[in-house]
This record gives sequence, C-alpha cells and structure tokens, in this order.
Amino acid sequence: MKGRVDRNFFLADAVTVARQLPGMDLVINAGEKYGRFMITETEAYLGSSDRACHASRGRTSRTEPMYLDGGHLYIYFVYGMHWMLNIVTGAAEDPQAVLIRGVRQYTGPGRVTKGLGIDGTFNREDLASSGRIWVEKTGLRPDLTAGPRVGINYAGEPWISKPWRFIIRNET
DNA sequence: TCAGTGATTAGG
DNA sequence: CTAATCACTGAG
Repeated sequence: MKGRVDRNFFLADAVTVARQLPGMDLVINAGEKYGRFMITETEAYLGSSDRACHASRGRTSRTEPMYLDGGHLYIYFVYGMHWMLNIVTGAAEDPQAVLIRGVRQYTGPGRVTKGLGIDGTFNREDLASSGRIWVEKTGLRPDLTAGPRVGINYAGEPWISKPWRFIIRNET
C-alpha cells in the first residue's frame, strides 16, 4: 500500500483522481525544500466540455501541458502573484486536470505552492518519474465532503454547480 | 468588502 | 499593439 503512485492511477478521469488524492501524500524533494504533505483538498477540471476548464477555450500555449498523459503537472501563474499546482489526468490529448487546493500545512492553492516552493519550473514535470516531486499512497480512507468549485462563476451553469471540489471532513 | 499584480488571451 | 480577464490572498 506504500510507495510512489504510478502512471496508471493518473490515467483515470479527473473526478475519480480528485476523489482519491485526499489522504495521499505529496512529497517534495527539491533542494532546500523537502517534505511530505498530506493532500486535503482538490478540484477536478474535466476537459474541453467543462467551461470552467482552461482547455475548454481551446488549445493554447498555456494549456498545452493538459494535453500530456496523466501524471504530468500543469502549473500556471494567476492574479499576478500565485502559482497554481495541477495534476494532469486521463489519456494524452484529453485535457483534464486536478487542482491541488490544500495540503495539511497550507490551505489555499496559492499558499500550497508558496509553502512547497513550487513554481513554473515544475510545469510539465512527470510525477511518475520525477526526482523532486511525486505522490505516495498512505492507506488512509478519509471522509470527504463534495461541493461546487471555487472562483469559476464565469463558467456558467451547469458547470458552476458541479460538485467537483473534494475536502477531507474536519480539515480546512 | 476590495486592491494588488503581471502573465495570458482575444482582438484590431 | 491594446485592453480585459483571472481555478487568489491579505488587509481593513
């Protein structure tokens, strides 16, 4: 039940992966930054039809990493100050990703990347083979709450209301 | 509640 | 080239 999560896990769809990541550990081994952080909150962005997903606006240079196969990272910079950490899911050419919104020590997607030292140099990194970032199973089966995603009102219905945000109960 | 901050994107 | 937008955060 332990060890690095393999590529196969990330080839499932984004909602399935987003539901299973909470309770697993995100491991960072990058120079001065080193640590193990339990994932507590995720959100799924499900491909070209999901109007909240960047890829629904078409294939651009920014969204290109989402077209890689599952297990790669999609990192982007937003609001002039925050890096967002996303794990690509599904097969190649099928753009989906899971946003890591929280780990046990850092709540909020911008604070996660700041706390873990994740920036644009991690874009396209492969969790299945990287020496500086990967995911490990813990055997935990946390109790989850599902709800609508944050900050995507521009997407309109039905996307605003999809319960694709997953949080471990009693963790914020 | 609201301003900061700059990459990204669509459009002329 | 310009201008709008933004998967956020921290201060008030």
